[in-house]
Amino acid sequence: MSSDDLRATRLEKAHQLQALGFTPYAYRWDVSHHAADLQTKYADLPAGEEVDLEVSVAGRIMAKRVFGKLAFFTLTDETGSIQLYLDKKKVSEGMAAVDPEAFEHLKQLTDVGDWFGAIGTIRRTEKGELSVAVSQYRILTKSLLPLPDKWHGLTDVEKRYRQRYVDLIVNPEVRDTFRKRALIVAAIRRYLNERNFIEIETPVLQAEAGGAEARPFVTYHNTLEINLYLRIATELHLKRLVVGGFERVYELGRIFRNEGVSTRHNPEFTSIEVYQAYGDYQDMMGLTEALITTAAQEVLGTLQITYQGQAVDLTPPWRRITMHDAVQQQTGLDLTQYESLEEAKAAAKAAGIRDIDDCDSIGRLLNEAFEQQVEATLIQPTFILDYPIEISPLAKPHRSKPGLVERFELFIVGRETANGFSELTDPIDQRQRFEAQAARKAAGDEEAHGVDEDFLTALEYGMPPTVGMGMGIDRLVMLLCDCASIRDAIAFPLLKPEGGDPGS
RNA sequence: GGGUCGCUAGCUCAGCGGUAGAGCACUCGGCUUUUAACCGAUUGGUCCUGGGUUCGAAUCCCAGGCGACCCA
Repeated sequence: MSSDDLRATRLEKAHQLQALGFTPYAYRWDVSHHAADLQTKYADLPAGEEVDLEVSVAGRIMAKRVFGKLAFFTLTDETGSIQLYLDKKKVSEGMAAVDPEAFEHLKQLTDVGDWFGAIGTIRRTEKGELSVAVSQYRILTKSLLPLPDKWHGLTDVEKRYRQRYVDLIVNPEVRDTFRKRALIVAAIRRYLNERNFIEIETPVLQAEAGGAEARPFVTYHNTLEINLYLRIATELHLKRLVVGGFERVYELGRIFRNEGVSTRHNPEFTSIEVYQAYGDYQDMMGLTEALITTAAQEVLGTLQITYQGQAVDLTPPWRRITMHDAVQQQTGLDLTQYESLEEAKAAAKAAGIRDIDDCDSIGRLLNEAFEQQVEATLIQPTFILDYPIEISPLAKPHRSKPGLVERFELFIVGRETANGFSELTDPIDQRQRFEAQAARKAAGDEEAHGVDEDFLTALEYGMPPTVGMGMGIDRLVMLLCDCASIRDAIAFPLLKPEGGDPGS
């Protein structure tokens, strides 16, 4: 039967319900118990026994097994499933006053996918399935569209993302991921709030994007007649708040970067940035460790996790190693010993580092070597410390290592998971770094941004010594929920519209 | 941006130059202990789109769309 016919059949059933005096779109239902509660409460009820307690349940019909005068439905609510035991005699007696043909209508007018409410008593069937022996029922919402195959479910990835609601209906583990995501976010907020961090929301619409190297989305404000950018980071505004006197601030929210889509990138994603006055990057590594282990412990109940088949041990303290040492250990290349860029490049080439012709400093060369040779090997949680100043325009110079900054990045399963540094508080130095960026922007680098004069003004009023950290929430959720793709950690990932671009 | 693969019934898939198929779902009939219920019967298609080759295209070729994975 075609899709249209299937829908028409169900629509006709909805009309029949109306003709019988029942709305196919009910207003309410009193629920006394959820499926999981009942499964737990009556786990020890022996097969064939009944409990003299009336319960009321509601959920979506996920399976129908109908016999002549007996039917079994599988009812699923947010917590789990329970079987409905529908005996013609019991249903007919229970509903004699409202619908003498209630059992026939149950067989004829319900479909898999309908929302359904049932009142009855608890009994475990002779085959051992905990059930509600139903005396009264109501179709709460008639479903017009058929659900995917009950055995194979919905496997077409494109359809799963485009119609996430169907994915959620038929793939329970997807619901579990988003439930865990909510708990992870809540655990992080709770941990910070308990330590006197406060969350302050900063603008999404900005006249100048900044705080990261990324292409922004552009939008237009009609009455102001100006272009605005969607934020690519929360950094510069949160630091203004530190200037203003908030010693511990953070924001957990959506960031937008106008870049490609991949298993690790979605153009809108969720980040958290945390700023703590009077601390340095050593302090923030501890907080980063604490945030992730707290989330893991609270949501998963363990620090021993498995990501795509790899065992990962989150037990702190995590390994800490400088970028120079990490590169040297992996490749034998010691970039601290070279005076000239040319010598360093030759050594890097000899060590197998590719595509370095564009590197205009030893610092960028070091970063290239790290990304090519080291990053993917960092499976267990590892803090990489002391980054080149060239790639860290907002970080404070290292107190003892020239050319480096006091910065760390956290890597787990070969992926950057968090990034933090002692914040640059010297307004003169910050201006020079912005101007270097602005020069790159002028030269055509679309990921570089102009000088943020107002931020510099804020710094000139004085920012206390401060450490900051940013972390990608989606990637953390991927790690903790074992998602292969970021799209599995985002309820509604960005997809191209079907059938090409309607705007062209 | 490049490469590889995929797109056929509501869902999961087969068919790979000769009348478009199966299982599940749906519809009808039977059935009071099933849980992928079962038995019988029926129904269901823009084979992603557009061109081309051919007597004949779901199948071969070209272009495009969307997606997945890998690489940059």
